[in-house]
Amino acid sequence: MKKELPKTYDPASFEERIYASWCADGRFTPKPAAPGAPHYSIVMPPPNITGQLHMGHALDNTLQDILTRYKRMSGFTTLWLPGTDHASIATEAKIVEAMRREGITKEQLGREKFLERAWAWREKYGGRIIEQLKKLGSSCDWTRERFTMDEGCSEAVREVFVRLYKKGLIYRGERIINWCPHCRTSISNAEVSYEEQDGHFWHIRYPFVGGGGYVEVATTRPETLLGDTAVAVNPADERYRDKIGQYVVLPLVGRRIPIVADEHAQLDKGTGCVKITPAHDPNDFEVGRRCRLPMEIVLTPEAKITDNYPKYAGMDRYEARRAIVADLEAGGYLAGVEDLKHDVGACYRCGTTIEPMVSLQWFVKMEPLVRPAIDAVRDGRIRFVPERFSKNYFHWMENTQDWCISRQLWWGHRIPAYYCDACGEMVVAAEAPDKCPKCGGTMTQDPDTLDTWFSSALWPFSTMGWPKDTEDLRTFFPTNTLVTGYDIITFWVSRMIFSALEYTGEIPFDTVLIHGLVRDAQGRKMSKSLGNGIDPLEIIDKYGADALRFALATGNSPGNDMRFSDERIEAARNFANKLWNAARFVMMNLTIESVALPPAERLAAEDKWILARLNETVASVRANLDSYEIGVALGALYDFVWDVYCDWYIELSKSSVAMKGTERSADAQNVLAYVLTKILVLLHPFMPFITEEIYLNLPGASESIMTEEYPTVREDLSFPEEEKKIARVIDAVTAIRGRRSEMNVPPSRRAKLFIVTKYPESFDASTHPFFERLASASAVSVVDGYADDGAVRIVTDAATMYIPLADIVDFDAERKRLTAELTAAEGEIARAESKLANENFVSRAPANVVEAERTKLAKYRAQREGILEALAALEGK
RNA sequence: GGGAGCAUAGCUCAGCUGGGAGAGCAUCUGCCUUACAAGCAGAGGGUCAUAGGUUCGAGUCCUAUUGUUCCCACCA
Repeated sequence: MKKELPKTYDPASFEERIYASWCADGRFTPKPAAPGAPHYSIVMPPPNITGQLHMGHALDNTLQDILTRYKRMSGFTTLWLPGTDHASIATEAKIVEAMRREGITKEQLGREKFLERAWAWREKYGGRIIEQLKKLGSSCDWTRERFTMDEGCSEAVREVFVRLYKKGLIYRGERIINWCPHCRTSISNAEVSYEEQDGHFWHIRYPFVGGGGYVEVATTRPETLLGDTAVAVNPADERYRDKIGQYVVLPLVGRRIPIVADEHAQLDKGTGCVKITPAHDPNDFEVGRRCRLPMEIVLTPEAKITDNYPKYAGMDRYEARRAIVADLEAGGYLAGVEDLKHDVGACYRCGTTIEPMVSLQWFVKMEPLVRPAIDAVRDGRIRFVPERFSKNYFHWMENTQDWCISRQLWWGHRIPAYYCDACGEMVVAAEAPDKCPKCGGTMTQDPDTLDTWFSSALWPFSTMGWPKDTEDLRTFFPTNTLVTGYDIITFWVSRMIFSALEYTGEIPFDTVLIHGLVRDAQGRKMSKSLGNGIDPLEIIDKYGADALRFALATGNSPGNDMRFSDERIEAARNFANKLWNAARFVMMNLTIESVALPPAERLAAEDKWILARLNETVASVRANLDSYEIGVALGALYDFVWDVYCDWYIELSKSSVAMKGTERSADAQNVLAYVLTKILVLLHPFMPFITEEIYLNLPGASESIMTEEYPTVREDLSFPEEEKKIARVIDAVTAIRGRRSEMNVPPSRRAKLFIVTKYPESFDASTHPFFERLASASAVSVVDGYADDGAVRIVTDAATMYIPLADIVDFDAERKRLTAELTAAEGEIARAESKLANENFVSRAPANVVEAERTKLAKYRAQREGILEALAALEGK
């Protein structure tokens, strides 16, 4: 039955095979839930179909897989639902770019043909990222994989649009929107990112009609002057009170425009006069409405000057800016130019500076949706981890404006609004009407599509079949945990929350686990332009998926960014290797056919010790996973595996294991294998492949580690006495090693060991092999006292030990060392004494803290006695 | 302009409800001790950014300051 693992850990040799077997056995598909059985669900933030797996996905999905596997092994009916996002603007931009290289434009191709290309693109690349996620070990239920533009999700989108429209929460209107001249579409406020740019502040004179001076205004965008339809002053501004209602002449254009009074103009800013361009500035738009000003559109969708201004027509906005500034200067209108740093909005997809423009678009009215969504977080039904991100959320929700949802793009969900070609009647309906209900004319669908995030907002329930009442919705919705980065809270998390509350009446998830960014080794954001991105697939090829997952999960706390470096991934790989070799050791010594824990009375002290330590680890791992401290949970496992199991238990067990054929040997083997199995199961959510591979080679394994139950604390395996005993032994061994190392005694030089102790039962004969094997002792005796002058004396809390190494003892060095130890001990005694002398401490600190301090004092006093004796023994040497 | 995070060993970071500072890497020393040199055993190294405060007790809580990163905001 004895199986052996290959000598070296080689993840490439088994990861793919194991993943295929999990899929073949349907292990990621939840079994139908037993009535009343607990369930757990996560929907995957859908990666874009244009995407390639990057470190952000790797982190996001590693965390989700850890939670999913943990819950699945803890007896929950568990669903992790995967899918992809059509990513309207990003995908369309890529296709347009590919076409540009072929010399074709969208318009030349036409909508139908373009969409054919887009679907072909999705066929070609949509599956790529899914395959990459599988390499990570993601235990998603692929039978439920969804796409934001598949039939079901599209139906949900139409349903929501029609419902909101009927409720008056979706409206169509002319507003100032952010226009991206490169993508040629409107974008929402959330899709604009502001960056500081060097610019200028131009001061321009607008002369009064009929002469008699001028008013001076200032602008960072002089080209918008063409669209000015007024100059505003504050109604309370004494300087201009008599000018209100008068007219000025718009330079270069010659148009007469009025001076109007509006609060928007501030008394203490500049001259107090503001040029008003209602068609190209959000504030001016509002002023225009209040003062009933006409709107003059100056720019085309390409951000070129319109034909209304022949002198500048066709010029790009920046070209026009230069020309206009030059003309203003030539005409004597320019009063001055200042340099200025200011924030300029840019399209978050392509980086092009956006242009505010008035436009007829569709909007979601946010105000009624926001309140319940804020309440859900405020009253704790939805919790952010870490909690501080709820502040971001509140702030954004409380200040959000209506959401512009129409896009002048072709790839996406087409807006379900239809206009009569004859009478212009509009119908909003999930199904296309065949004729106009008013005049019977033919209807044409709105050419625009919806913001990608409109469909993403429905993802937690559209993927489960909503608006139909499905089994999945009943079982798995609301979902439990949403795992995502902080960069996407406003785009996505907030919209899912108000959407779910509005359409389903439920929260979409109860916990939002926020993680940070994965940065490069220097702490820079990974980006294409910097070329500093680390490809997770290359890491998997070189180190294995388990090592990548470990590197991403360990030492990472919620909401914080992390750096990814060679050292980090190597440390992870080394840990996998350590586990691999520990398993090799256990297996090559195994003579038992199956693993069963011996009855407690047959267990040796070290067995009980490791079982008790295992219990502590189980408790810590579970508690930390339950509170989403994934990095801490994994840290506890790392320490247990490396420092406790490998460094101590395996070493302690060797003398027992070596007694081949005895009951003691078999018992020790059983404990070794039992604890190893628990380690594998505990580690499985973090490192699924290596744990499965080792597990399957253990005697008595089931067909997959995924069928094992996640360990729970076993109250029957608590052994405080043995824990203390082995802790004393470990303490003693460590002290001996330290002293020998300090004295440069090689391990090959063995020496007798004499132990004087108050705890003889802790140093009984069963522990003597430990000293022989681990502390280079040739023989061990527990004695009442020891008087050999030439021995090295080693003091621990529980014992004073003597090693006769007379020939190599340097008495001066020994005296020095003892004196230093004495000083340290006396310092500790003084510290503890003064603390205990403080009445406030004794009376106000908790009793156990005071008691602990007393114990320490006693310990250090005993230590001082030992040191003084040793020094006395050195007298005259 | 508003808000948030971070500042702990040479480097990268843990340190969860306040009770004598930890890990990995790096450095130094000694080991091929038959699971592992991707390893083993040791060692050095920290005024926990600064200044106040609360407390018997502060890396941990409060206030201010400095540095740094990020988010939000329509400021002509």
